[in-house]
Amino acid sequence: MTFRLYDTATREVRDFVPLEEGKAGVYVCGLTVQSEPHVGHVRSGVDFDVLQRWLRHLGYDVTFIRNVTDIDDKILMKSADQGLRWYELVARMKRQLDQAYDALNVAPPTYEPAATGHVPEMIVLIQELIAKGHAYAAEDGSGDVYFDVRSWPQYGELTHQRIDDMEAAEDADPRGKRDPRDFALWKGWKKESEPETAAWPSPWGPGRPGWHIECSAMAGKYLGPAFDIHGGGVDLRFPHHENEQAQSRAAGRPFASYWMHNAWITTAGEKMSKSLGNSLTIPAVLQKYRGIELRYYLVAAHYRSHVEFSFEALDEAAVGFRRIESFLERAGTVEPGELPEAFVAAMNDDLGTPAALAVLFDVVRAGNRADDPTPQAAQVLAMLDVLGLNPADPAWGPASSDDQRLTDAVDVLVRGLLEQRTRARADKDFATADAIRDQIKAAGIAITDTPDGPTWSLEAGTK
RNA sequence: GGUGGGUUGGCCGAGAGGCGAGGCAACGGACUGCAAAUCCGUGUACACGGGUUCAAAUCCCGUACCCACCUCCA
Repeated sequence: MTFRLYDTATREVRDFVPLEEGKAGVYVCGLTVQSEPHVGHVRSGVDFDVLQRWLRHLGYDVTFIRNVTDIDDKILMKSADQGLRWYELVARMKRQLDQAYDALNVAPPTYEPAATGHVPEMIVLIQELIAKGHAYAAEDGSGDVYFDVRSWPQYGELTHQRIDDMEAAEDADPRGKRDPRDFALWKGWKKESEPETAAWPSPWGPGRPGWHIECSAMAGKYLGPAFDIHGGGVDLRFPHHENEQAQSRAAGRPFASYWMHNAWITTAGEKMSKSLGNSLTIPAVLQKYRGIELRYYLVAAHYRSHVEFSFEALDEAAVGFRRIESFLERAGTVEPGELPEAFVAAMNDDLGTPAALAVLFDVVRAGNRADDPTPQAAQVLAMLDVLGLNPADPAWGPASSDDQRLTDAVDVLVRGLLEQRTRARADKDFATADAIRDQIKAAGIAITDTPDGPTWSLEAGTK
């Protein structure tokens, strides 16, 4: 059984055949650190984290590179608006992004290169392109360097578009461009409006990188001229990925063998970056939901499916995940075991997480039915590990000492009440027993009577 | 104008020609003092109109609506 995945470039599910046996090189476009991360942003992080985990499970030696764009127009604009130095905004938002990834158990990439750290590599690549006749320095003295799309007949191959069918951006300043669709490899420093710290020396004068060149340069540096998988959000297909591929191939680098794109999360039918967004930033959502619940919600949809975000759906997901957790609690301490075949088949089929979860729930049911749930629990843990959803994973963070003391304190109080309730039940004073249970429930704690006596746990959904 | 994607039961969400994925909710039953949890059972879903086929949610043609991208975007 081989791993198959959907390749956006060929528009079909294909067997994954790595360039080098046993190894997988993956490059994913990370974020531009210019605002607080929201649910949509982390979907990409979670989806490609599942890819990374699955490749590792399959035994590949994975090199996973996820970049950070830390200089661009938007960063300069927003930092100016907020009265911050641009790199100050970048540092703040990067910290938030890291916290969001940690909260969702997104494993760190092998390396996380930043654009500003790779200007020399970009300059080399641009020089190669100029030498080969695929790029030119603008003749208007702006210091810009453009990629010449007309010089590259395959331009448009990734997204199956012809140059003549493309609309030239209305807002694109035609300045020194030969064709309006030519895109910037290097942007000359605009003395009047841009800080000096946002300019780097180059053969074409001080300036900063164009958006696309960083990914080509960094992918080349860490993964080589040819590598296996390139990923990112669907919106990046064009122009970003098209341009990355064009400039890399025009420079003689074969670039990615497979292209993977995750779909959107929308709210009220709109992409998140367009809508309100405030209530959907990761810190805001984590006020009400645990990271593991949000991750479960994201993993429950296929990565290529559009998700319409709602708190109602997130509530449901949290309740569903609770079913898995309560099964594990009942099963006690168990070591992860083998993955069921059906689960492996689902994951091998283009990371079919929904089908994989269906298998997981089937095993949970079997375990609930069994006298000894240990074998099922072992399988469930193995599946959860692959999906990054094992509640016992230390990555979810050990309870802080304050949390632990609080839990211990609640335990003492609830146990006291449960003893009273047990006594009342023994006396057949059910009115008192039920009143105690209601009181505990009102505090958001669920009571479960078991043959070994009552136990308590937090109710699902809200923290 | 060009290029993609979508519309599935009360809700979420898979599937891609033939046994009704799975979850949530609901209802009935078992268990329980009653609940909860758990288990068993209950559904004649695939936007609309045509067509192909022994058989269509799935393929073809057409229609409607929605979304994304076309140089800021996960």
